[in-house]
Amino acid sequence: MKETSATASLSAEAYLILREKILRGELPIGQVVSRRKVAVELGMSMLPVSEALQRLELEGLLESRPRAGTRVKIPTEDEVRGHYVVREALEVQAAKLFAEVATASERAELQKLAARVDALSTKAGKDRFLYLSHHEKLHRRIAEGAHCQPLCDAIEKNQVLASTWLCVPRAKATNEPSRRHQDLAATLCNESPKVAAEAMRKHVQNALKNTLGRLESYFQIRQSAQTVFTRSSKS
Amino acid sequence: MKETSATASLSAEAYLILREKILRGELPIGQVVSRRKVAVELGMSMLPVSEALQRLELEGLLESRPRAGTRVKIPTEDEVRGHYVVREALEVQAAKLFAEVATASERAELQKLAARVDALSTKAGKDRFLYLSHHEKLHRRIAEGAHCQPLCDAIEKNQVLASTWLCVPRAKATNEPSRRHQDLAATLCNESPKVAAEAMRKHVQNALKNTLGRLESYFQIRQSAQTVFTRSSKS
DNA sequence: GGCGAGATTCTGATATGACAGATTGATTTT
DNA sequence: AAAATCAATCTGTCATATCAGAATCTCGCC
Repeated sequence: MKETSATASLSAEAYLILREKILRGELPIGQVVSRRKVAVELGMSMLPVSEALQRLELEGLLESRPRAGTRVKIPTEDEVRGHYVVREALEVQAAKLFAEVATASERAELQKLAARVDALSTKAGKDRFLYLSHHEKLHRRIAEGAHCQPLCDAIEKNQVLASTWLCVPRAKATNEPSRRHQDLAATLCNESPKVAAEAMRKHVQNALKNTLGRLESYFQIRQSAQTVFTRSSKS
Repeated sequence: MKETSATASLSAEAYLILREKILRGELPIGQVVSRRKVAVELGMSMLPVSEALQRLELEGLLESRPRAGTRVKIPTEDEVRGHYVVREALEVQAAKLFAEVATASERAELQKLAARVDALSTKAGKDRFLYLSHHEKLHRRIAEGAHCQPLCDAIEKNQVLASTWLCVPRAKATNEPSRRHQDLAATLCNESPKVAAEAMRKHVQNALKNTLGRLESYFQIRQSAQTVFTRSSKS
């Protein structure tokens, strides 16, 4: 195992490592994860691991039943839709504030980043994670441009939840307009707050459709019998 | 000690009890809370208490330094302002959805509840907590009327954070229009989603001013020296 | 009287081990 | 062969004890 940089607490270290694994898709949706095995892998006691898992569960990345097991959360369709309602609320607010108070350099960087995201978007395939991390950074920059830390935090937590879903490949390829993010960025930088807000709203609602298509298969699985999960496929 | 209803886990029980105490103002802002003492009080080990405190800290109700201590969080002015930015985003979204999809009975109950809240608002004084809990219920009903569970959850978490702040009495009494909530409710029930959203936006921005006035004294304290907290006044 | 070094007593963090509930799979029964 | 049963094994939960860091207190020094 690799010695990662010493963190303040073992619990925090375990949290960061596991979170990263989930975000990168190394632990896919539905993957069962055992406290003991993780503890052995990370070379620490079960207790800090337990705290880390509890935290990840509170954030919505994991789900567990008291003495049965823990797994990477399998979302419901309603949960996904609801998630995007919250996301719309937060990101529209961020877009509005960005259009109001972002500095010139922040606007410039946003447009540059948007161009890169769109570029990565076209050649979909191997670089999925690279695209995702740039896309995430784009939205983070918008939040930062709003100059409101709590809003940033809320948006980031929200994004983290969704990133599990975005790791699953989609069945049928849909070719969307490839200037989506550049157009959005331009609107946020040059138009009035109200116009910026509406542009972001459209963007998020579009993202919802994309995600729903991606997760179609999981929704059907859930319906059948997986409400209670088994202990197959250990980590 | 009273035997509260048996919860799934001791950790969850401790969480609920402590959260309730903080919400009711029994543990005021800045109150130091020791894991050991709480463990003795609740008749359980330090571990479930520890998990509960960690959870409360993640939710923003407590703050702690690694091996120094834990206390009920003392907010920064920026944090309060930022909190209300997030709140505005969420509640405006809820108001819009409420105006779109709330049922007739939900609308009726909302207006009734709003009248009660305004009534409790005028005779400010002893019934502070009663008013607060009704006010909280009002906003919860709006969120429920939007028929979106994740949005409800987000708003409730948000409210919980603020309820610590609302427990502190304000220095100078300000007499506001006493039909605030009734007017708001009427707008949500009878006007278009856009109008409803703007009404809610105004309402939240007004609430921000109220809260800022309430917390003035704490902001000054924080400036002086309390960035690092001492161990005075144990629980 | 003010002030600093060290002992003391607090804090939260972690390891270890035992426990109870849930799942699993082999065994027995129908 | 299919279904019920029970032991083995997994799970998360929790108690106890110990550890290391931080705050406080005390006592000697200036």
